[in-house]
Amino acid sequence: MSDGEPNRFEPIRVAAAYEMVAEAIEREITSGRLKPGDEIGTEAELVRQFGVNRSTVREGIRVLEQSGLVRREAARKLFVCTPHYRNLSSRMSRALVMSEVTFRELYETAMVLELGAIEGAVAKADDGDIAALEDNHARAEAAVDDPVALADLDTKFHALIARASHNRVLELAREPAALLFFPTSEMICRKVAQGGRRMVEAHGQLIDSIRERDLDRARLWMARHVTDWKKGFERTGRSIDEPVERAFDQGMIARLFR
Amino acid sequence: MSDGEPNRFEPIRVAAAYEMVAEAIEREITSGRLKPGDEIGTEAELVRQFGVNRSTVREGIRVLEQSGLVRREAARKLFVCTPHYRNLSSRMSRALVMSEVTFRELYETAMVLELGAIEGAVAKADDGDIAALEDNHARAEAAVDDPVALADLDTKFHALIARASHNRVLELAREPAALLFFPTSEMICRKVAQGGRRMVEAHGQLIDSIRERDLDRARLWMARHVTDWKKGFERTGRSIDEPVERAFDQGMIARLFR
DNA sequence: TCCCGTTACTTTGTCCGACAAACGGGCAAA
DNA sequence: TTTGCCCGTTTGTCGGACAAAGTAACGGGA
Repeated sequence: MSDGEPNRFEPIRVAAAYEMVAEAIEREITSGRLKPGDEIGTEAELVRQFGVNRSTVREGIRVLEQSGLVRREAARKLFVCTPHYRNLSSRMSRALVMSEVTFRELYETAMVLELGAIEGAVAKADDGDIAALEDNHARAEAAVDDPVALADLDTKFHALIARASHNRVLELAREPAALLFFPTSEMICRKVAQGGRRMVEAHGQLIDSIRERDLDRARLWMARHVTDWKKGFERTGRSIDEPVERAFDQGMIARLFR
Repeated sequence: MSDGEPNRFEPIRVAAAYEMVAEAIEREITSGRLKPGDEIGTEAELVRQFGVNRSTVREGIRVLEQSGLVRREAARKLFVCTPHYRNLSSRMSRALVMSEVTFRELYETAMVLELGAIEGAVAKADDGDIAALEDNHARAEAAVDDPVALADLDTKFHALIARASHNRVLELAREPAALLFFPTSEMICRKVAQGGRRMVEAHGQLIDSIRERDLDRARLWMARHVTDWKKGFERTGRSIDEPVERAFDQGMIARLFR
């Protein structure tokens, strides 16, 4: 069954009409001729311009809507919008789960990205960022014995750190992993005594480090914080080399979807 | 117009039928009841099961197809598949461009991620990974005066480094930024004499470091390599704080789409 | 003149029925 | 074994239709 001969020809790919509709509109957007906020016509308008059936236009629109380039506000006109990460991130997370990545992969990546984020935060955090972090920290101190609330606050804490780096690329890069990584804190806080206390302590140290622009201290505490996660995880009896399985994700992803 | 009173009710969200179709199938997949490779019925079959019109089913399918959960092979039956990153990554890149992120953001993030990747590669690269890197390096040496080919090889080199880390989460995290970052090497090689030579030299040093499992040397050269990009970029006369604009991306993204 | 409710029009979401093109598979001829 | 043909299935596209929900215009009352 092995084909000894190399393929001489590419498979011919005929584009469906609805794909061409989507691509045509997409080109207008990525080229800048249509800018976020601009209106695209109504479906009837597009039917007229493209000369295809409304069903065809609608399928094309679904594609664009799905990639976040186009939105429909309250059953009204279509307009261009800048796709925001969060939709894309959760899809990325799902792709990771389905690829059966392991907790170790998550852990290693989180270490790299969270260190990067804290570094940026130390360099660039402004008063507003610090205030938001302090607010989060205060709530976490109040919820130190509530694993569910604490895991949620931890997730948000790290998102705030990333936000404080004022680097949207970094913010985006860490999100798919973060979506899977931090929610597991709940499980850890539940099983490990003092887990919550250590977490809150680390958060406090990190905020102080940012306030004092002390990069070394910040890196130290972030590394410690992420390592704590790993130790805690191992103490729950699960192997760090097992895949993040669907069952786990099912609840998580569902919760993440609002 | 400020609403002093807190919202008593959530806005009621009526889900369209095609959305419910998509969500129903999606739930089956994320819950694991439908696994990659499994077949979903034909459109007619779904029409029967959901009791909606075929147009509605088709719109729902477009949504799933777009998120990469479902594929249609050569005008035949629908089946579940694990969404692979590359489609998602390019959409992420587009989101970044449209958010008008700056080259500085790209640079800082690339520094973090590429250092993470080389660290993983030093720890985990196997003979196959090293062979692939050497092959890439050999070609780069041959193309040292061809900016287009060199930029392409540089992009691939870093993807191979990430691959060698055997960490799919990290591989995914770096891709959206990498898609925008490395192609600019072309511009740099074109403008900066010796730019290509330094790049190829760095690649060689990195491969050696991996082979000898010398983490410090690897980090040193990667940092130098990425810093070189920044210096080269500044020497082209553009500001690193200007946004990655559409015009630039237009050609790039187009080239990335196959 | 300004406010507000009613009315008429527009647009979307869904449905129905239809047809050409492409595919898969079976079968016969070369 | 290869080639050509037939036939049922499935997708892509089409035209037309209608209810619901939005928008805009209109007209009456203060």
